[in-house]
Amino acid sequence: MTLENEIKQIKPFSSKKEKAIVNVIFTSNWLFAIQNKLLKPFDLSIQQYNVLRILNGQNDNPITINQIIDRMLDKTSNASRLVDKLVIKGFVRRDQKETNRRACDVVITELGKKFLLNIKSKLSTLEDEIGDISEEELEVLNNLLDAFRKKANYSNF
Amino acid sequence: MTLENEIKQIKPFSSKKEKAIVNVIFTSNWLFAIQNKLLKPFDLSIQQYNVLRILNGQNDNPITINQIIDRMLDKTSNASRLVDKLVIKGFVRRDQKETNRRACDVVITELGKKFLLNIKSKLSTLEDEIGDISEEELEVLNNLLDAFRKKANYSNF
DNA sequence: TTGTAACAAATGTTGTTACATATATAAATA
DNA sequence: TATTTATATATGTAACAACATTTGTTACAA
Repeated sequence: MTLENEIKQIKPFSSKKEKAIVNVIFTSNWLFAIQNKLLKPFDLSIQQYNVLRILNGQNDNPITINQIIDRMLDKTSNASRLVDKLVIKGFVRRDQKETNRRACDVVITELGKKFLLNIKSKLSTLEDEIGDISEEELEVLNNLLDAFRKKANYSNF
Repeated sequence: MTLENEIKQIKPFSSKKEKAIVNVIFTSNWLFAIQNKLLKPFDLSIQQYNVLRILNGQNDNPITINQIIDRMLDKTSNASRLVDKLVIKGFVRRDQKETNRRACDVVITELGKKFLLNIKSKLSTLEDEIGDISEEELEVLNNLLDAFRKKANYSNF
Protein backbone atom coordinates (compact mmCIF):
# COMPACT_ATOMS: atom_id res chain seq x y z
CA MET A 1 0.00 0.00 0.00
CA THR A 2 1.34 3.43 -0.78
CA LEU A 3 1.92 6.00 1.89
CA GLU A 4 -0.83 8.30 0.62
CA ASN A 5 -3.40 5.56 1.06
CA GLU A 6 -2.14 4.53 4.46
CA ILE A 7 -2.45 7.99 5.90
CA LYS A 8 -5.54 8.79 3.78
CA GLN A 9 -4.00 11.92 2.40
CA ILE A 10 -6.13 14.10 0.15
CA LYS A 11 -3.66 16.69 -1.11
CA PRO A 12 -0.63 15.18 -2.85
CA PHE A 13 2.78 15.79 -1.32
CA SER A 14 4.36 18.97 -2.59
CA SER A 15 7.58 17.17 -3.46
CA LYS A 16 9.15 13.76 -3.52
CA LYS A 17 11.44 14.85 -0.76
CA GLU A 18 8.58 15.90 1.49
CA LYS A 19 6.98 12.52 0.84
CA ALA A 20 10.25 10.76 1.63
CA ILE A 21 10.50 12.60 4.95
CA VAL A 22 6.99 11.56 5.93
CA ASN A 23 7.61 8.07 4.58
CA VAL A 24 10.72 7.54 6.72
CA ILE A 25 8.96 8.76 9.84
CA PHE A 26 5.85 6.71 9.14
CA THR A 27 7.86 3.56 8.49
CA SER A 28 9.86 4.11 11.65
CA ASN A 29 6.70 4.47 13.72
CA TRP A 30 5.35 1.35 12.07
CA LEU A 31 8.48 -0.58 13.08
CA PHE A 32 8.32 0.89 16.56
CA ALA A 33 4.76 -0.32 17.06
CA ILE A 34 5.66 -3.85 15.98
CA GLN A 35 8.77 -4.04 18.14
CA ASN A 36 6.95 -2.57 21.09
CA LYS A 37 4.27 -5.21 20.83
CA LEU A 38 6.87 -7.97 20.68
CA LEU A 39 8.85 -6.63 23.65
CA LYS A 40 5.84 -6.01 25.86
CA PRO A 41 5.61 -9.60 27.20
CA PHE A 42 9.22 -9.26 28.36
CA ASP A 43 8.45 -6.08 30.29
CA LEU A 44 11.24 -4.30 28.47
CA SER A 45 10.98 -0.93 26.76
CA ILE A 46 12.55 -0.45 23.36
CA GLN A 47 15.06 1.94 24.80
CA GLN A 48 16.09 -0.58 27.43
CA TYR A 49 16.36 -3.19 24.68
CA ASN A 50 18.57 -0.92 22.61
CA VAL A 51 20.90 -0.17 25.51
CA LEU A 52 21.19 -3.88 26.15
CA ARG A 53 22.06 -4.46 22.50
CA ILE A 54 24.66 -1.71 22.59
CA LEU A 55 26.32 -3.26 25.63
CA ASN A 56 26.16 -6.71 24.08
CA GLY A 57 27.84 -5.34 20.98
CA GLN A 58 30.78 -4.25 23.10
CA ASN A 59 32.16 -7.77 23.54
CA ASP A 60 32.51 -7.29 27.30
CA ASN A 61 34.34 -3.97 26.96
CA PRO A 62 32.70 -1.65 29.45
CA ILE A 63 31.53 1.73 28.21
CA THR A 64 30.48 4.91 29.95
CA ILE A 65 27.03 6.50 30.05
CA ASN A 66 28.12 9.12 27.56
CA GLN A 67 29.31 6.48 25.14
CA ILE A 68 25.95 4.77 25.43
CA ILE A 69 24.21 8.02 24.58
CA ASP A 70 26.51 8.38 21.58
CA ARG A 71 25.48 5.01 20.25
CA MET A 72 21.77 5.27 20.93
CA LEU A 73 19.37 5.69 18.05
CA ASP A 74 17.48 8.34 19.92
CA LYS A 75 19.92 10.48 21.83
CA THR A 76 17.95 10.48 25.03
CA SER A 77 19.23 12.35 28.02
CA ASN A 78 17.89 9.63 30.27
CA ALA A 79 20.53 7.00 29.70
CA SER A 80 21.43 7.21 33.36
CA ARG A 81 17.96 6.19 34.49
CA LEU A 82 17.68 3.59 31.73
CA VAL A 83 20.82 1.93 33.05
CA ASP A 84 19.30 2.13 36.54
CA LYS A 85 16.41 -0.01 35.41
CA LEU A 86 18.64 -2.54 33.73
CA VAL A 87 20.79 -2.76 36.87
CA ILE A 88 17.69 -3.44 38.96
CA LYS A 89 16.75 -6.25 36.61
CA GLY A 90 20.26 -7.66 36.89
CA PHE A 91 21.00 -7.36 33.17
CA VAL A 92 23.75 -4.79 33.59
CA ARG A 93 26.54 -3.87 36.00
CA ARG A 94 27.70 -0.32 36.69
CA ASP A 95 30.97 0.35 38.48
CA GLN A 96 32.88 3.52 39.10
CA LYS A 97 35.78 3.83 36.71
CA GLU A 98 39.18 3.50 38.37
CA THR A 99 40.86 6.05 36.17
CA ASN A 100 38.12 8.64 36.47
CA ARG A 101 35.76 8.66 39.41
CA ARG A 102 33.30 10.89 37.57
CA ALA A 103 32.68 8.29 34.90
CA CYS A 104 31.41 4.76 35.22
CA ASP A 105 31.92 1.44 33.51
CA VAL A 106 28.73 -0.15 32.32
CA VAL A 107 28.76 -3.75 31.17
CA ILE A 108 26.19 -6.42 30.35
CA THR A 109 25.92 -9.39 32.74
CA GLU A 110 25.61 -13.06 31.83
CA LEU A 111 21.94 -12.88 32.77
CA GLY A 112 21.55 -9.92 30.45
CA LYS A 113 23.19 -11.82 27.63
CA LYS A 114 20.93 -14.82 28.10
CA PHE A 115 17.87 -12.62 28.28
CA LEU A 116 18.86 -10.81 25.10
CA LEU A 117 19.46 -14.05 23.25
CA ASN A 118 16.01 -15.23 24.20
CA ILE A 119 14.41 -12.04 22.98
CA LYS A 120 16.40 -12.01 19.77
CA SER A 121 15.12 -15.42 18.77
CA LYS A 122 11.60 -14.09 19.20
CA LEU A 123 12.33 -10.89 17.34
CA SER A 124 14.03 -12.57 14.43
CA THR A 125 10.64 -13.72 13.19
CA LEU A 126 9.81 -10.03 12.88
CA GLU A 127 12.65 -9.61 10.44
CA ASP A 128 11.60 -12.65 8.46
CA GLU A 129 8.03 -11.57 8.14
CA ILE A 130 8.41 -7.97 7.03
CA GLY A 131 9.83 -6.35 3.96
CA ASP A 132 8.84 -7.57 0.53
CA ILE A 133 12.22 -6.60 -0.78
CA SER A 134 15.34 -8.32 -2.16
CA GLU A 135 18.88 -8.26 -0.82
CA GLU A 136 19.92 -5.94 -3.64
CA GLU A 137 17.07 -3.60 -2.87
CA LEU A 138 17.97 -3.60 0.83
CA GLU A 139 21.46 -2.53 -0.14
CA VAL A 140 20.03 0.33 -2.21
CA LEU A 141 17.66 1.31 0.59
CA ASN A 142 20.50 1.48 3.09
CA ASN A 143 22.64 3.59 0.78
CA LEU A 144 19.78 5.96 -0.01
CA LEU A 145 19.00 6.45 3.67
CA ASP A 146 22.66 7.21 4.37
CA ALA A 147 22.64 9.78 1.58
CA PHE A 148 19.33 11.20 2.75
CA ARG A 149 20.90 12.15 6.08
CA LYS A 150 23.40 14.49 4.48
CA LYS A 151 23.05 18.16 5.27
CA ALA A 152 24.16 21.11 3.19
CA ASN A 153 27.42 22.51 4.52
CA TYR A 154 25.97 25.88 5.36
CA SER A 155 22.95 24.52 7.19
CA ASN A 156 22.89 25.10 10.88
CA PHE A 157 20.51 22.57 12.30
CA MET B 1 28.57 8.86 6.70
CA THR B 2 27.42 5.27 7.00
CA LEU B 3 25.13 4.13 9.74
CA GLU B 4 27.77 1.94 11.36
CA ASN B 5 30.04 4.93 11.82
CA GLU B 6 27.30 7.21 13.08
CA ILE B 7 26.30 4.84 15.84
CA LYS B 8 29.88 3.67 16.35
CA GLN B 9 28.95 0.05 15.97
CA ILE B 10 31.63 -2.56 16.48
CA LYS B 11 29.92 -5.78 15.45
CA PRO B 12 28.53 -5.70 11.90
CA PHE B 13 24.77 -6.06 11.45
CA SER B 14 23.70 -9.65 11.12
CA SER B 15 21.74 -8.93 7.96
CA LYS B 16 20.98 -6.16 5.52
CA LYS B 17 17.43 -6.21 6.73
CA GLU B 18 18.43 -5.68 10.34
CA LYS B 19 20.58 -2.79 9.23
CA ALA B 20 17.70 -1.35 7.22
CA ILE B 21 15.43 -1.50 10.26
CA VAL B 22 17.97 0.36 12.38
CA ASN B 23 18.67 2.73 9.51
CA VAL B 24 15.02 3.72 9.08
CA ILE B 25 14.61 4.32 12.81
CA PHE B 26 17.87 6.24 13.08
CA THR B 27 17.01 8.43 10.09
CA SER B 28 13.56 9.09 11.50
CA ASN B 29 15.01 10.16 14.83
CA TRP B 30 17.47 12.36 12.97
CA LEU B 31 14.59 14.05 11.15
CA PHE B 32 12.65 14.37 14.39
CA ALA B 33 15.51 16.15 16.10
CA ILE B 34 15.87 18.65 13.25
CA GLN B 35 12.14 19.36 13.03
CA ASN B 36 11.86 19.66 16.76
CA LYS B 37 14.60 22.24 16.82
CA LEU B 38 12.92 24.24 14.08
CA LEU B 39 9.49 24.14 15.74
CA LYS B 40 10.72 24.99 19.22
CA PRO B 41 10.72 28.78 18.69
CA PHE B 42 7.04 28.52 17.72
CA ASP B 43 6.19 26.67 20.92
CA LEU B 44 4.58 23.90 18.90
CA SER B 45 5.23 20.20 19.31
CA ILE B 46 5.69 18.01 16.25
CA GLN B 47 2.47 16.22 17.01
CA GLN B 48 0.56 19.48 17.21
CA TYR B 49 2.20 20.52 13.95
CA ASN B 50 1.13 17.30 12.28
CA VAL B 51 -2.47 17.63 13.42
CA LEU B 52 -2.49 21.16 12.07
CA ARG B 53 -1.17 19.91 8.73
CA ILE B 54 -3.78 17.17 8.60
CA LEU B 55 -6.55 19.68 9.20
CA ASN B 56 -5.09 22.06 6.65
CA GLY B 57 -5.02 19.24 4.14
CA GLN B 58 -8.76 18.83 4.54
CA ASN B 59 -9.61 21.94 2.52
CA ASP B 60 -11.99 23.17 5.22
CA ASN B 61 -13.81 19.85 5.48
CA PRO B 62 -14.13 19.12 9.18
CA ILE B 63 -12.99 15.74 10.42
CA THR B 64 -13.50 13.84 13.64
CA ILE B 65 -10.94 12.94 16.28
CA ASN B 66 -10.90 9.35 15.07
CA GLN B 67 -10.19 10.45 11.52
CA ILE B 68 -7.31 12.55 12.82
CA ILE B 69 -5.89 9.51 14.60
CA ASP B 70 -6.24 7.53 11.36
CA ARG B 71 -4.18 10.06 9.47
CA MET B 72 -1.51 10.61 12.09
CA LEU B 73 1.96 9.26 11.54
CA ASP B 74 2.13 8.02 15.09
CA LYS B 75 -1.23 6.67 16.08
CA THR B 76 -1.31 8.36 19.43
CA SER B 77 -4.22 7.88 21.74
CA ASN B 78 -3.96 11.49 22.81
CA ALA B 79 -5.44 13.20 19.78
CA SER B 80 -8.16 14.53 22.04
CA ARG B 81 -5.71 16.38 24.25
CA LEU B 82 -3.66 17.51 21.27
CA VAL B 83 -6.73 19.15 19.78
CA ASP B 84 -7.37 20.72 23.20
CA LYS B 85 -4.06 22.49 23.02
CA LEU B 86 -4.62 23.70 19.48
CA VAL B 87 -8.06 25.01 20.46
CA ILE B 88 -6.53 26.96 23.34
CA LYS B 89 -4.07 28.51 20.92
CA GLY B 90 -6.92 29.44 18.59
CA PHE B 91 -5.59 27.42 15.66
CA VAL B 92 -8.46 24.95 15.61
CA ARG B 93 -12.20 24.84 16.25
CA ARG B 94 -14.06 21.87 17.69
CA ASP B 95 -17.86 21.64 17.48
CA GLN B 96 -20.22 18.85 18.32
CA LYS B 97 -21.41 17.11 15.18
CA GLU B 98 -25.08 17.71 14.39
CA THR B 99 -25.63 14.25 12.98
CA ASN B 100 -23.89 12.45 15.84
CA ARG B 101 -23.53 14.07 19.20
CA ARG B 102 -20.82 11.62 20.23
CA ALA B 103 -18.50 12.79 17.50
CA CYS B 104 -17.09 16.23 16.86
CA ASP B 105 -16.13 18.33 13.87
CA VAL B 106 -12.59 19.62 14.05
CA VAL B 107 -11.47 22.27 11.61
CA ILE B 108 -8.52 24.61 11.23
CA THR B 109 -9.13 28.33 11.78
CA GLU B 110 -7.85 31.21 9.67
CA LEU B 111 -5.34 31.98 12.41
CA GLY B 112 -4.20 28.36 12.27
CA LYS B 113 -3.76 28.56 8.52
CA LYS B 114 -1.70 31.73 8.75
CA PHE B 115 0.43 30.26 11.51
CA LEU B 116 1.04 27.10 9.51
CA LEU B 117 2.01 29.06 6.41
CA ASN B 118 4.54 30.98 8.43
CA ILE B 119 6.04 27.82 9.85
CA LYS B 120 6.11 26.08 6.50
CA SER B 121 8.22 28.79 4.96
CA LYS B 122 10.72 28.27 7.75
CA LEU B 123 10.62 24.50 7.45
CA SER B 124 11.01 24.44 3.71
CA THR B 125 14.63 25.36 4.13
CA LEU B 126 14.97 22.10 6.00
CA GLU B 127 13.87 20.21 2.93
CA ASP B 128 16.23 22.15 0.72
CA GLU B 129 19.22 21.56 2.91
CA ILE B 130 19.00 17.83 3.54
CA GLY B 131 19.26 14.81 1.34
CA ASP B 132 22.10 14.48 -1.11
CA ILE B 133 19.88 12.54 -3.45
CA SER B 134 18.28 12.99 -6.89
CA GLU B 135 14.60 13.03 -7.83
CA GLU B 136 14.93 9.56 -9.33
CA GLU B 137 16.55 8.24 -6.18
CA LEU B 138 13.81 9.80 -4.04
CA GLU B 139 11.27 7.92 -6.13
CA VAL B 140 13.17 4.68 -5.54
CA LEU B 141 13.49 5.42 -1.82
CA ASN B 142 9.75 6.00 -1.50
CA ASN B 143 8.93 2.78 -3.35
CA LEU B 144 11.38 0.75 -1.29
CA LEU B 145 9.97 2.10 1.97
CA ASP B 146 6.45 1.23 0.83
CA ALA B 147 7.60 -2.29 0.02
CA PHE B 148 9.51 -2.54 3.28
CA ARG B 149 6.26 -2.09 5.22
CA LYS B 150 4.71 -5.23 3.80
CA LYS B 151 4.05 -8.06 6.21
CA ALA B 152 3.84 -11.76 5.44
CA ASN B 153 0.21 -12.82 5.25
CA TYR B 154 0.46 -15.19 8.16
CA SER B 155 2.20 -12.76 10.48
CA ASN B 156 0.17 -11.60 13.41
CA PHE B 157 1.73 -8.37 14.57
C1' DT C 1 47.99 26.27 45.48
C1' DT C 2 44.04 28.17 44.56
C1' DG C 3 40.39 29.46 41.83
C1' DT C 4 37.92 28.62 37.65
C1' DA C 5 36.34 26.03 34.00
C1' DA C 6 35.14 21.66 32.05
C1' DC C 7 33.36 17.24 32.49
C1' DA C 8 30.40 12.87 33.69
C1' DA C 9 26.63 11.46 35.71
C1' DA C 10 22.61 12.00 38.58
C1' DT C 11 18.51 14.31 39.84
C1' DG C 12 14.41 17.70 40.12
C1' DT C 13 10.74 19.46 37.63
C1' DT C 14 7.40 19.82 34.26
C1' DG C 15 5.04 18.26 30.63
C1' DT C 16 3.73 14.15 27.61
C1' DT C 17 2.46 9.59 26.51
C1' DA C 18 0.37 4.99 26.98
C1' DC C 19 -2.95 2.41 28.77
C1' DA C 20 -7.04 1.58 31.08
C1' DT C 21 -11.35 3.25 32.27
C1' DA C 22 -15.34 6.32 32.28
C1' DT C 23 -18.94 9.03 30.13
C1' DA C 24 -22.17 10.00 26.81
C1' DT C 25 -24.53 8.76 22.81
C1' DA C 26 -26.15 5.77 19.13
C1' DA C 27 -27.36 1.36 17.17
C1' DA C 28 -28.98 -3.20 17.51
C1' DT C 29 -31.69 -6.67 19.40
C1' DA C 30 -34.96 -9.18 22.09
C1' DT D 1 -39.77 -0.34 24.52
C1' DA D 2 -36.10 -1.90 27.31
C1' DT D 3 -31.70 -3.80 27.34
C1' DT D 4 -27.47 -4.75 25.49
C1' DT D 5 -23.70 -3.68 22.60
C1' DA D 6 -20.89 -0.63 19.98
C1' DT D 7 -19.02 3.83 19.15
C1' DA D 8 -16.61 8.51 19.90
C1' DT D 9 -14.38 11.02 22.86
C1' DA D 10 -12.62 12.36 27.36
C1' DT D 11 -10.09 11.60 31.53
C1' DG D 12 -7.31 9.39 35.56
C1' DT D 13 -3.05 7.44 36.48
C1' DA D 14 1.48 5.85 36.23
C1' DA D 15 5.52 5.72 33.56
C1' DC D 16 8.45 8.21 30.71
C1' DA D 17 10.97 12.01 28.40
C1' DA D 18 13.01 16.68 27.84
C1' DC D 19 15.38 20.15 29.80
C1' DA D 20 17.67 22.49 33.31
C1' DT D 21 20.22 22.19 37.39
C1' DT D 22 23.15 19.95 40.83
C1' DT D 23 26.84 17.12 42.58
C1' DG D 24 31.16 15.31 42.54
C1' DT D 25 35.41 15.13 40.16
C1' DT D 26 39.19 16.49 37.16
C1' DA D 27 41.98 19.72 34.47
C1' DC D 28 44.16 23.75 33.85
C1' DA D 29 45.64 28.46 34.33
C1' DA D 30 46.92 32.37 37.20
